[in-house]
Amino acid sequence: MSKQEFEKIVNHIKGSGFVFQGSEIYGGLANTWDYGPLGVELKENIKKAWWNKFVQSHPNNVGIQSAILMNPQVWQASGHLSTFTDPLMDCKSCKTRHRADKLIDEFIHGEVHASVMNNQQMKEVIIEKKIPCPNCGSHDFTDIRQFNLMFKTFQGVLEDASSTIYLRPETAQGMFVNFKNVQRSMRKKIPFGIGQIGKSFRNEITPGNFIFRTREFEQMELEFFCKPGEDLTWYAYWQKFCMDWLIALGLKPENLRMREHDAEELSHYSVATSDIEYLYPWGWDELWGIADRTDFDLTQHMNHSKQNMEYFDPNTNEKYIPFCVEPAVGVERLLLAFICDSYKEETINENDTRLVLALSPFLAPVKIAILPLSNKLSSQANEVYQKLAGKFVCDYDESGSIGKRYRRQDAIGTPFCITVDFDTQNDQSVTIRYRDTMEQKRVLITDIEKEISPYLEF
RNA sequence: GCAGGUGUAGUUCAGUGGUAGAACACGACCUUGCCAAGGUUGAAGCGGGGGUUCAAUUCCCCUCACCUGCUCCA
Repeated sequence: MSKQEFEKIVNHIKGSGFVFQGSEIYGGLANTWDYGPLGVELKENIKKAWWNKFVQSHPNNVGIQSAILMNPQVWQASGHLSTFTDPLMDCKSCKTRHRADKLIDEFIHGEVHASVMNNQQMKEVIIEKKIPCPNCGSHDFTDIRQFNLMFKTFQGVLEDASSTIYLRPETAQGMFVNFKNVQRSMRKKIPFGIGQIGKSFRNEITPGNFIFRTREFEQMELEFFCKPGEDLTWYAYWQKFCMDWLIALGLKPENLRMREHDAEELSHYSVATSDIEYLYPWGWDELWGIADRTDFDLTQHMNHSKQNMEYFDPNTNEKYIPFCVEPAVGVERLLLAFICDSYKEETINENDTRLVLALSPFLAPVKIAILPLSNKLSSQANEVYQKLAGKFVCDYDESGSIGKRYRRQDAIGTPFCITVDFDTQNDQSVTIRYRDTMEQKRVLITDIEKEISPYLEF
């Protein structure tokens, strides 16, 4: 897909009520996006589909919703405080970026330790000892900036160090800290999983690619706990499970691939990670991360909290800390994949094209558009609308020619258009027009629900 | 955060140191009766702030946002 085509898609979804620039009337706020009437429906449908498949209908799994704000010790234990906070400075001469603490430790070898210094002290040492840029040898650094991937804020009225808390950078820790609560209260036996949908926040250096990478984003994460040694079996299970689900929801298999991480790309908590990648307009990029997090998180929390995180296996009388396999996907980038995958411009004839979002009917933000064939039929069409609006997300449109109204609905992915015509009064029937085939079918008003429901099942 | 680029109606583009134009889209009315018809008409814009100037959308500075890289990740 070309850059121009991607711009067309972005324009289309900005212009048609899916996504707006955040805080737009104030000139925007970098990289924030608001979801409009259609966008929020699509997003909710994606989340419903995930929850249905990964939590509701999966025999091993249950769901939770944990707080975004957590005790800071959680991030101490998880490693996010130490690995997500770096003192960074740039070399003004060659534009490379360096970690001040690494520079000092590598240059001075044990004489002093950067780990006990603050930024000011580190800067002084770098100047005093004339530590050069490892890349170009010059001595022209910017000030040290604490680069923290976690958003920091304060709880309570006092803004001091003791009230500092963080917005969670992943939802996963909510599952780990509640592992015992969930296991006990739901009497779950290993293997079982805990799923959660919720917002996470990362102060990314470089967000971008429209809604693909943002600092505020929504995750759908499953932490699946299993017996040590069985983790790689479940790892493979979830890889396939996720991939199958994407294809069932309509993503084209040729636009999806599985990529295993190399040893050096692995996160601090993982021994095996793979990405399901999607062929975005700018190239293959990560959609879904599936990680074997081992017993790292539960062990860390056990050590930091002094709470026992062991599981007693009643079948074998063994005690162990479960291993965890985590499939984690971002809602917004999944939404973007669905839109890119379903966007098409069809040629009807020489001078006529139609823009279609061929979304799975389950995902489509609007299910049914009610269109009176003539504006003399408004009241009858409104009756039909009232009957259906409580059951399905419906749109009502009587402006413009019937052909134009069909095209408007095609462009936002509405799978069914219902026209009320001059025979409706007599035969109590309407015409259903299908988005994908443009075929039409006459059905009784009382049969509409029966007719379209099979398409909306997931 | 750094480097480079871009900012004119909703969108795509014109244009000028002297009151801003088109097409498509949108609203209303008329017409029309199943796939972007037509007519009349209407609303709508120089990203924001400052400077130079009698006068700035145009020239200069700052800022904000977007795009492309570096980095990172769902």
